[in-house]
Amino acid sequence: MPPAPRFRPGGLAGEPRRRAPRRASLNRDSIVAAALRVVDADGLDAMTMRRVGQELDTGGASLYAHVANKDELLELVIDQVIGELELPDAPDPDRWSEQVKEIVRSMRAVLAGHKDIARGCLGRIPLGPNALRGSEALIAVMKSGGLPDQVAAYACDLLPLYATATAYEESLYASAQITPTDLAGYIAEMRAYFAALPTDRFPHIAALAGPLTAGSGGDERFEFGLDVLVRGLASLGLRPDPRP
Amino acid sequence: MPPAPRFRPGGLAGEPRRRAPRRASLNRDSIVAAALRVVDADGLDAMTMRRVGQELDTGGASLYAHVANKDELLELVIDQVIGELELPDAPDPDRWSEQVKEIVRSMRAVLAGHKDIARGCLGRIPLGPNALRGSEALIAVMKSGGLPDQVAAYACDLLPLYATATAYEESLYASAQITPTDLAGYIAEMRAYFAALPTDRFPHIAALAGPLTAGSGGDERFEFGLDVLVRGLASLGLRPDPRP
DNA sequence: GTTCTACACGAACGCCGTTCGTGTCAAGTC
DNA sequence: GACTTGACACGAACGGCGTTCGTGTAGAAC
Repeated sequence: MPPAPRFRPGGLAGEPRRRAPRRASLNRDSIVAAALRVVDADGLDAMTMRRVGQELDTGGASLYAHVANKDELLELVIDQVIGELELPDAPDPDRWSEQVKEIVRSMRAVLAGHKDIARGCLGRIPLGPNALRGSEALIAVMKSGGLPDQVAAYACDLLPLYATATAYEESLYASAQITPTDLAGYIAEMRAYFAALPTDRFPHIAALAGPLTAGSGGDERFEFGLDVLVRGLASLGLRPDPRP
Repeated sequence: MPPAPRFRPGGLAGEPRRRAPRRASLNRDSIVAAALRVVDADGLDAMTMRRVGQELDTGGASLYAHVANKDELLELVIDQVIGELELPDAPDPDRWSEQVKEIVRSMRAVLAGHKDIARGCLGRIPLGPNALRGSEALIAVMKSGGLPDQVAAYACDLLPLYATATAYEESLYASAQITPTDLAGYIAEMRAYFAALPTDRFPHIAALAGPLTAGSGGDERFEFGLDVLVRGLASLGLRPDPRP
C-alpha cells in the first residue's frame, strides 16, 4: 500500500503528468554536477549521498542506479575538477621549468577553488580522462626540458602530490569559517608559542619562531616548495657537463 | 526504574565485588595504547570509539571522561607514533644532507609501521611534544648545513609533508589485504593500460608506461623524491659564490 | 490495450560519534 | 560505623552516515 500519494507539480489538465520530465532522467552528469555544487557550497564532508540526492529533489538511494557507490561518485567529481586545469599549448624547451611551475600552480588553484576537495584526491591515482590530459602535458614539458625518462615519470607523481597535499593543508585554514583576522591571530598565537618554548630543549624552534610561521596562507610558502622541487629536478636533468 | 540489574562477575560470597579492580582506572595512556593496538591490527578506519572501548572491556562512551573527542584521541595516538622517530645524536655539518634524508626516512618507516595512520597525520600541524622534538632535530641539521633560516623553516614543513603523503599513498597498496602477487599484477595491468593509450593524444604516457609504473611499492620512488627535495634545498643553501 | 522493463525512492539495516542519565564505587566527614 | 559526596563507568539513545531491498510506476514495445 502506498503510504500517501505525493504531490506532483504540473498536474491538473490533460498535460502529460510527468513528475518533471522524469526528472531530466537523473543521469551521471547531473549527479556529478550536483555533487560538485554541494562540495563548493559546504565542503567535502557535506557531500553525502542523501545531500546530493536532495540537490536533485530525490533521495540518496536514487543515485545508486547511476553510480556504483560514493567513492565512484567522488572519483567522477574529481576528474571533473581536474578538467579545469589550464595547460600550456605547447612545450617550450627554453621555459620548461617555468611551464612546470605553471601547471602545478594551476593544480593548486583549481583544487583551492573547490573548498577541501583536495582531501578527496589524496592517495588516489588519477586515471580519469582529464587527469591523463594533465599528466601528458606535464611529461611533455619535462621531456622537452631534457629530463630523463625515469625522472619525468617519477616527477609526474611527485608534483601533483605536492600540489594536492598543499591544497589540502591550505583548505583547512580556508574552511571552518575562519576569517582572515582570526587566522592572523591564530598564527600570531603559534609564533608566540614557538618563541616561548624552553630554549634548552628547543633552541632552533624558538629562534625561528618568526620564519616558521611566516607565509602561512599566502603564496610564498607554496612557491618555496615548488622552487625546491623544480630545482631538484633540474639538477637531475642536466646532461653530463652541459657547459661548452 | 533500572531496566534490569546487570550480571556482575565475581558476586556470590563475601568476595569484594569489584567489576575488575576498577579496570585499572582507565586513563589516557591506556586508552591511547589501546587505540594504537586497534590501528595496528585493523587500520585507521577500525579505530572507532566503540572498538577502542571494547579493547578495554568497556563501551565507547567510557572514553569521553578522559578524552575530549575522537580527534583528540587521534592526535595523542599520532604523537605517540612520532615518538618512535629515530633522530641523529648531533648535527654533522659535513653530512647534513644525509642526516636530513635519514630523518625523513625514519618518518616514513615509523608511519609505515602503523598501517594507514599516515592518513590521520595529513593536514595536521603536529605540535605534540614528540613532534616538536622531531622538528627541532630537523632544523638543527639543516642549520648546521648552512641553510638560511627561512629555507630551514619552510623545509621543516615540506619534508614531513612529503614523508606523510608518501607513507599514506604506500599504505593504500599495503592495505586492502593485497598480496604482493596481486600488487604485481595490478601494476602490470596499469602499465599495459598506459601503453595501450592512443598515441595521438597520449604519446608521452604511452612511451613512458614502463618508467611510470616502475618502483611502485619499493624504496626507489621514495628515494627519488627525497633526493629531489634535498638537492633543491642544497641549491638554496649555498652561500653566494662558495667557490674560492 | 497489454506487457515489459528501467528506474525512482521510502524504509530499513548496521554502522558511526557523541550525549545523557543512572548507578556504583572510593574517599571524606561526622 | 553510617552517611554524604564526587568521580567516573557505561547502557541506551539520538541523529547521521553508506548502502540494500522491495515496491510501484512511467514510458516504450508490441
